[in-house]
Amino acid sequence: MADPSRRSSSKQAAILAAAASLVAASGYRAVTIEAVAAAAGVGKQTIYRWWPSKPALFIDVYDQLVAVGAPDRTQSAPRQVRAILRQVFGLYATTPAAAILAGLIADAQHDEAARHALIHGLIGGRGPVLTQPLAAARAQGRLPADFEVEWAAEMVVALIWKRVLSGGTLDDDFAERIIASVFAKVAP
Amino acid sequence: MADPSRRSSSKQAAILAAAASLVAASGYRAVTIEAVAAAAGVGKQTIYRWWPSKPALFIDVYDQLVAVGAPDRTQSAPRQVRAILRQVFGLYATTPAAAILAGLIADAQHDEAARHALIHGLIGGRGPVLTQPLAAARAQGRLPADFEVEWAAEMVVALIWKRVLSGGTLDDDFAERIIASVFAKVAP
Amino acid sequence: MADPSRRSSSKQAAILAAAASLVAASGYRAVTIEAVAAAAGVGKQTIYRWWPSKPALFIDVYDQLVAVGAPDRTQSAPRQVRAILRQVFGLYATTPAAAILAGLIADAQHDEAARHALIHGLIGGRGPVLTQPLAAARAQGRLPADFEVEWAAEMVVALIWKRVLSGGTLDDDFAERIIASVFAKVAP
Amino acid sequence: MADPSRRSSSKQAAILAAAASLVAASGYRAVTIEAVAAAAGVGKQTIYRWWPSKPALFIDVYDQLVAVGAPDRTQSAPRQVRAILRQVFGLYATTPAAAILAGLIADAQHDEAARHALIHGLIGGRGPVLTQPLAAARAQGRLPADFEVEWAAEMVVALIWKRVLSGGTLDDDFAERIIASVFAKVAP
DNA sequence: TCGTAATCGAGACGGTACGTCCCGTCTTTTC
DNA sequence: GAAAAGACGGGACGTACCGTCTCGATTACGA
Repeated sequence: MADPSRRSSSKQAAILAAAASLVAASGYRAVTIEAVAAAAGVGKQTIYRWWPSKPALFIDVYDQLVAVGAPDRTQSAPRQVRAILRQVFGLYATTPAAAILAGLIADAQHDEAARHALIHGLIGGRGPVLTQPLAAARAQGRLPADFEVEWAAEMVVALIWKRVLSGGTLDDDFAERIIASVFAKVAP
Repeated sequence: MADPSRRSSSKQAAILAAAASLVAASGYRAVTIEAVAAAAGVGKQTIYRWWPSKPALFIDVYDQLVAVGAPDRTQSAPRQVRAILRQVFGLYATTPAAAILAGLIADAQHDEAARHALIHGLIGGRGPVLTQPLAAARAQGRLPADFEVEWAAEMVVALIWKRVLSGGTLDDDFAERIIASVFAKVAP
Repeated sequence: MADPSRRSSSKQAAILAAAASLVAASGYRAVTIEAVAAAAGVGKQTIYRWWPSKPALFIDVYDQLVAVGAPDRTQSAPRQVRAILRQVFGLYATTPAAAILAGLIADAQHDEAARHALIHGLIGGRGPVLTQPLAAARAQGRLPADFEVEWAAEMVVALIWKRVLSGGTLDDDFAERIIASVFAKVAP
Repeated sequence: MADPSRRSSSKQAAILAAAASLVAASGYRAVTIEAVAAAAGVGKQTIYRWWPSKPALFIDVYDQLVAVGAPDRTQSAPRQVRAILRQVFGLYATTPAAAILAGLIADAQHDEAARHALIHGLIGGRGPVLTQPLAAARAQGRLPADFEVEWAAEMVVALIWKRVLSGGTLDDDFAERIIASVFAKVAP
């Protein structure tokens, strides 16, 4: 991405909105940069000026759609995870975020930049939302000292990815199963 | 597909071998049908005659590479899962199977046929390798009656997919973590 | 063509009939050897065994369709030409011969064998039908001694080809114009 | 075709030149659009953007090669026709125009667009070069009032096509024969 | 009457060109 | 003089036939 300060924020917003709306209508793969440009009333080059590729653009689209707030730290760790999962599942149900995530994971398989951005942007950036509450709870003794925070986060991400990628449902039952598995040793 | 009895098995083998070797050399996405045909000394149409698309071809390539034998049923469930995981991780380390799996998952995001084949072929077909030992162990009382076999399988698949898709390592430590999480409630 | 004596004449007839009927239905170009074989209930190789190419086959089809009888030699040269033209135009109206001729001329532009067969078969073979009556009439003094028989034949062929190739009509008026031009110097 | 004002005239010229040169080297049929694109240093799509098909492209190539000037109107009609024929025969001898014409006539047999363009472009567009001088001469009384201009033009075209299509020579003798036949009734 | 060979249908095969799609860059035109 | 509009080189796609080749089933014939 180029210096964001040079971006016309109204055009940027129009591009991101057009991209999100096109994905919602046709799916990630079917959306071309050309179509986004046309829908946003913008030249193709304007998009390429700010984002080097389609995945880079859609990482920003995803970021805009999925803004997960930190959970209530006074609650138990499982409850905090439940809150996060419900928030995320809600966004996946009401926005094309899940389709974008699946598309980005797909693109990351052949696009090194997308892979890097995916891992360090989406995962690296969002990881703390999960790991910080868990680490805090462990520090406060509300989780066992040997609770493996990173592994717990990997399990959560893995299970969500798998359902997103294979078109499975993201419902409360799924959230409960995730929590049960992640905290299996904790609350017997 | 046409009548498979007329298929030249030597051509078929050459095509699958060429495809596997090209993926190993250049990655899934960079491999074109045309290149596979050239490498196999075959006309492009010969590939399209028997496989409708690139994912369909590579599902067969994957199937040929990853032939997982059933584990020793006399062992405990965790040990059987460990045996399966080691077998799979070994194949992923020595063949391009992991790259193919990642590419197939990516393709499945926009190719309905690939999605169907992926879910019903790779997963549906291989699922029993995992679920049957677990179900048998549960039936014999070696696992609790409420042990959720399908969920256990989903966890295993999810964790493997995630590492494959994000380029993580597939080592013994990972296998042990998977087993620990899947059997967390069983062996305290 | 291979030794015709080895041909099964019933199959040969079926092939020629199928070819003619397919041209009538779809035009020369759209007919493939494969379709002719299927329509004749014959293997593709059976056709290739006897005819080296599509043009070679259709020269035989044309030959079978267009069998022009010699005109009545007791009549005047223009009347004999008129008789020939009407006969030919009648066949072109009732059979796909015109489409075949046009297709053969087209094929002859890139297929040396077709060109040779066209010139020496269709033209060389049929030329005498026109030139012999004219030469005879000239020899008998019914045409001027300087009447150029070959040129007259070339004019007739040229005008017919042009109408056939450009989809023009082949009617009595056209025949009369041809005769008037060919015999312009003769009957003022 | 898209808005022609956006067409790059240098690319267009390169494409037409490459096409003409390839026909001269290999003949009409052997030239592929892909080869023209490569020889012109152009993407295949750039050709397909402006011309819908190979015949459409080569009609423009022909148009560029064969630019026949109007003859000297003060001369007699036969002299004007002679001037036109020599001009055309000269171009056929020095450029691949004859090969292109033959190829276009062949293509017109199965390509409706080519047929239309051939008849209304090449013939319709060039017809006046022949018919206007003849019509003018007739109007001025230098040709009989019943001289059939259209038929004369058809004869000329027919004879040229026939020689072009059958690989005959286009020399002065041929031109004189054409003139003699066309004006047979006029100059006894 | 049967076994063997020739024949032939059916269609798979290597190959070539097609015309389309979309990428990311470059050029022109418009405001 | 920025940016829309879109032309451009490039490359893969999946299709249609070509003319050759391979395979079995079906005959025809000599034992």
